[in-house]
Amino acid sequence: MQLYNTLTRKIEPIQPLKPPAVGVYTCGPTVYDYAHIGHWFNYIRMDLLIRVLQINDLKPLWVMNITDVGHLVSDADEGEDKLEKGARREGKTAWEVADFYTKDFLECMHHLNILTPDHIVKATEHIEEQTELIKMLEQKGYTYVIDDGVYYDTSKFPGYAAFARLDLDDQQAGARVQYNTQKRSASDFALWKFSPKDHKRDMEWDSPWGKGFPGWHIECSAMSMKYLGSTLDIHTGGIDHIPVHHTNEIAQSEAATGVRFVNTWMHGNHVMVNDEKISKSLGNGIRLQEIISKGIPAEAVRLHVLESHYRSHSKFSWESLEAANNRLKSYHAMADQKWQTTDVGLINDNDIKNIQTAIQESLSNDLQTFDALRHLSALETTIDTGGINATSQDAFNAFLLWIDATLGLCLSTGSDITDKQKELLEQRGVSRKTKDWKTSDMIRATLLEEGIDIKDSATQQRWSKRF
RNA sequence: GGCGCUGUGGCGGAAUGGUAACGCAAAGGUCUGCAAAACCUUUUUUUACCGGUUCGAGCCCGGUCGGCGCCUCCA
Repeated sequence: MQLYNTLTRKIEPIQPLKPPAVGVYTCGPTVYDYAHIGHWFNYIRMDLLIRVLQINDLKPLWVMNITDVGHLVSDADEGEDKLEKGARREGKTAWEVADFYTKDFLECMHHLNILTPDHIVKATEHIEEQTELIKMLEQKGYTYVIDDGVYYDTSKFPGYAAFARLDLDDQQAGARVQYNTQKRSASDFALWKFSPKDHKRDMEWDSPWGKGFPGWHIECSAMSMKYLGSTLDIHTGGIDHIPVHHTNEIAQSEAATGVRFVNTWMHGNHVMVNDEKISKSLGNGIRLQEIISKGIPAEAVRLHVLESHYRSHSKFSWESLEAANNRLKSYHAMADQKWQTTDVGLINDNDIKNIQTAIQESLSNDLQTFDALRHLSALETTIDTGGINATSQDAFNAFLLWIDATLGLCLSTGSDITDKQKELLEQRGVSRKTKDWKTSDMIRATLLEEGIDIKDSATQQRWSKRF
């Protein structure tokens, strides 16, 4: 299996340190607000990575963090913790805010059929691991203390800017934001922030440096290494994390351990809505709830995500989501054919096996999901034309189960029509032969009311269920 | 200001330099008792524009115009 590695900017084979185990760490949400469609695009892509590792006989151990403390808002003069700010906005404590949005996030993950990570780890439950890591960095001389916190001295880490391929000097020339002048360099970042003197935070802990809370970056280093060891096989996140968050993670982790932090970095690109980045200020962050309330299933969102490559600048629009939903409907109609095989069906075991192989190859080559769907659509068209041979019913059923496990769709979950409905269908067949169109149309209308669509082919009636 | 990405048909979205996948949508046709489906055709000689390299360019090079991202928190 191959994957594009941001570290080398090349597509490389995945070579786990301890196969078949593969350690995967995903930067999870900061739980101060609802997640939007852009987040879901990327979590679905990470979920897909896990599933594709599995079909390649690997055993991923998936860790995802929940940032529930320490993530600062952008305004330099304010520099407030997003959780504390959210709490003030909603008249709750930071703990309540974190709890609420964490639950909402996990619920949406379930709706989208995203696999549950083996470990979902919260920053607030790993304060000790984080302070231990800071201590280690302090002992090795990578830190310094100024009035608002303990900072990491990026100048002590050679090649700090290499991962993101940044030219720090040039960037500073045009920096848009003033930084704390006590910092030795603009790229230095907080490991531990002190609680403000004028008011009490909801979330704060004692530390060797004083009462306060951890910086945002340190949590991912501390928790990923706790659960997956000093070197991770794969680390994933959004593309925006490359220049700051992941660069800082590498600096902290490698300075502390002296070994390589991550072998393969996978980054999902941003999703554009109306050709603009999704942001709070533009108000274009569509929530999953909004999609579901319009009667579009979460499964269609997933299919929409699979239609583009994770490294491309994908676009989201209601129109393209509708297109994905229509495509999904035709896939479900195909799946319903598993109850309607015939002796003259053209599709056989071999065809099914070939399609499965082709899909696996596409996915294993840097997650070419769009190509996998191309193969699936080709099968769908052929089945629509030729039907499935009765001898291949089991093979087709197994294929649907495999597709669901691999792509996270729900094609195998459909049920057969009832005996009564089968009887009606048979009656309709008889009335069609005798050209009793009135009865035939009446039965079709009855079944349609029960959510069953009928299509007449030259040799048989085919049904598909609304879902 | 610096760094980087990008521009493919109505929409979405692929394409080691070799003659533009696939999905969705619309229109016409074949088929059909009707409807749907399926199939064929059209929208679609064409990859923002100009020039260059090449036997050959959507892919490489230069320029022009447009879009986007990062440098500040971000999936």
